[in-house]
Amino acid sequence: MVSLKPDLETRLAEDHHQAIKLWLRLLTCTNLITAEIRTRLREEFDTTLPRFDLLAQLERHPEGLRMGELSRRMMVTTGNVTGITDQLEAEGLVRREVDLQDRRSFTVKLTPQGRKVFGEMARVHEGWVIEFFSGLSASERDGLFALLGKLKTHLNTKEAQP
Amino acid sequence: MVSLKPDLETRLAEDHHQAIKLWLRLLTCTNLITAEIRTRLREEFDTTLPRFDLLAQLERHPEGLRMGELSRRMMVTTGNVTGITDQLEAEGLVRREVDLQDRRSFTVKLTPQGRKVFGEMARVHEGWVIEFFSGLSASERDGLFALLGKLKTHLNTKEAQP
DNA sequence: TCTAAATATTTTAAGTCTAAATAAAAATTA
DNA sequence: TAATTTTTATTTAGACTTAAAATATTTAGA
Repeated sequence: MVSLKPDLETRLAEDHHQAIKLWLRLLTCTNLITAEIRTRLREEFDTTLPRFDLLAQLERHPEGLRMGELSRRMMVTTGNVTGITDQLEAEGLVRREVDLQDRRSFTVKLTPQGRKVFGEMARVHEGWVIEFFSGLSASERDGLFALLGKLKTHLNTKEAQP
Repeated sequence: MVSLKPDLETRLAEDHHQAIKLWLRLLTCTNLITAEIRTRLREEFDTTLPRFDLLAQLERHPEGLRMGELSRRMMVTTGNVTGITDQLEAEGLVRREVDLQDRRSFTVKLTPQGRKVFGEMARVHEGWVIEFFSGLSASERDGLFALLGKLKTHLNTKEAQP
């Protein structure tokens, strides 16, 4: 006969398998969205996701950000930020300002042109994101937001105490 | 006085902003987990995430997979799969088998050594993933899994009809 | 059959990313 | 103060990634 309540060992194995399935599904959703954003940014604005991300960080911080802070917020290495900033500076969208307090540091800011160019991209980008999540109702989006918030907190507290 | 029910325009703007916040949180969670897995794979097994991913796909398909199928499942280009397969083949973990039906194709399979090496990594990796999601209760994980499933379905159906 | 179109993989060029090494400046400590 | 450590940014080497072009083979159509 088929048992309605699997024994503990089986149940555990299923939980384990379930965690992997959950992780793969999370990864798939993120990959599908980033791939689509990447393609559209290239086709419509001839730019890349890392460039867009850096501009987005600066838009949120008109006072400017240091390289290390950009690196933390973008979750990439500082070496990576150096390269992307070089490009955007060459394109005239951002500029490094010397920090009088600390001569090792720069403060990176949007140029007026950078603010203008990013503004248009951000408007369109927001429409894309709304479109991607439009398959969920508002309350489902709230639920997803809350669950991811709890997950994020757990991940960050774990990191603090390895 | 403060209105309890914002007008339609404000409400819409908030929804928009909320979609962006949801997307950034989804991206952050995925980035935190992949970064941690990447670090641990390097430290404990001296390997990389793409290599692990390719082996994982083959483990699930003992009959072997063609390059194009690996590419679709891993969500990367076929050119990319060529390079990773080259490495793993040089390390003796996978092998290309000629397809007698279609001489353009290869079937990629795990070697016995590849199966052995991956088995140990997969066991440890599963423990990591369980750890990452242990901040959520079983029912919360079920809820997250379901919401992501709905999101994934929406993303895939959209892709089909651009 | 012969040709054109489609398919499967590899190659190429350019860009992105990480980890580790380096250089310079600041902060700490002896 | 001088020496040491830490912080900040850059550089370097190597792996990964994509998009597009090239190659080889199969399939479909005239």
